Amino acid sequence: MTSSKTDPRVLRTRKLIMDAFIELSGKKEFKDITVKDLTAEAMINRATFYYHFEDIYDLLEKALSEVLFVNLDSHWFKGKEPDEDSLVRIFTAITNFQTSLSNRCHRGYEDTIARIIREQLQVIFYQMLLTQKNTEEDAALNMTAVLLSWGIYGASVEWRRSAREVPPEDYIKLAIPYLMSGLKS
Amino acid sequence: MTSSKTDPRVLRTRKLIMDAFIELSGKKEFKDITVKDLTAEAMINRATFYYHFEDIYDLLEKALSEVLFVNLDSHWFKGKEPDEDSLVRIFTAITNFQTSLSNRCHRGYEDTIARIIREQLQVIFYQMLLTQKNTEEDAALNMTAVLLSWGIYGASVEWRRSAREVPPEDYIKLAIPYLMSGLKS
DNA sequence: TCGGATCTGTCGTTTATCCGACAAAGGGAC
DNA sequence: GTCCCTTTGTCGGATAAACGACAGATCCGA
Repeated sequence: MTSSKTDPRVLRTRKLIMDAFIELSGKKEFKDITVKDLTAEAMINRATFYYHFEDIYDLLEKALSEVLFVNLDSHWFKGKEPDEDSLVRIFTAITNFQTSLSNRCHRGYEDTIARIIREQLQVIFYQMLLTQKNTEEDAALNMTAVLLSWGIYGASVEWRRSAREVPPEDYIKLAIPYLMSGLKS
Repeated sequence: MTSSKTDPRVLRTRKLIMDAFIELSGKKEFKDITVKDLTAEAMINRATFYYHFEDIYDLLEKALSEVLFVNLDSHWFKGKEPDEDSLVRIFTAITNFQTSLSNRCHRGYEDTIARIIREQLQVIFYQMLLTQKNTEEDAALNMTAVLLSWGIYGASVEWRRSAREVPPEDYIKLAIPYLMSGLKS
């Protein structure tokens, strides 16, 4: 398909680094994690880290994207339309994701994390929209994806701010009818 | 000390293989584990396996030695005399080890496993005996270590055969007085 | 403000690992 | 028995990862 088969050593090393990052994130704050720490935990050489990532912020970005990607189970959404069911699943996935993140002390990087989540959502929404519209409206689809990603993300912020009194699926269902009527036009 | 520092890749790869072996041992019998299975689980190339081990029996041997070594906490015994406390600890360690092994379905390789355990015990007893005797009696010490390793191992076989009605520490304590009186001469 | 220490990125060289292919040996199914 | 398929070891050539050294950045206590 896409791939000219990436070297297994690369996949393995990336996984080792990611796992080490997750592990260390549980022990100390992001700002206190050094590349040396990471590579020691991952059992790889420091130079090898720079072979795969620009710096530790690049790692943060890619690691979060990957975790979020798995949480969102992107394959499941590919080819689906953005119906109520999909939106509920996406919303609960990212609220779960953020809840698990808040245990991990990434204070001071909320902005970065938020951006990563929105970018990931945007990609997924764009792919979903592609299945029901033709590609000539590309710019419009992209814009819609942007709006949806910000909207859903914002809803998750508000949900957390509301002290999580309502289950996320109930919370998002309130807004969905309005969204859906617009999307079908 | 000893080392001209083995390459970290070697240590990492060995660990990956060992872990994969432990993992697979829980799922299927030893005879059904292929090198291909192992290397897939370990995320390494099949050729790399043969770089580290002669074949899968070689792996069995080294993996068991390592697990047993950890169980026996060899560092703890180094420099100790073979007193009652040490013997009880060793005996309970290997009975624990074998109990955990019996969950892992290595049927058909009891002989190999038994040999590995005895060899490991022999090394440990020899080191312990060295601390109280001088090296001129080397052959005698070695012979004593052999006897002790077979004796303790045999006791563990009998203990398991007795349906484990008595706690291992009580079981071995029955025999120890006779051993000790002999050892001190 | 200075100095020591640690961390960061980068480089050229060496080495462990990957790949793909190979012959040989086993193990079912028929 | 004969096929077919999988596993086993082994090889030479390609490549990712390790090493150790380096200059510059950053931090922190004196």
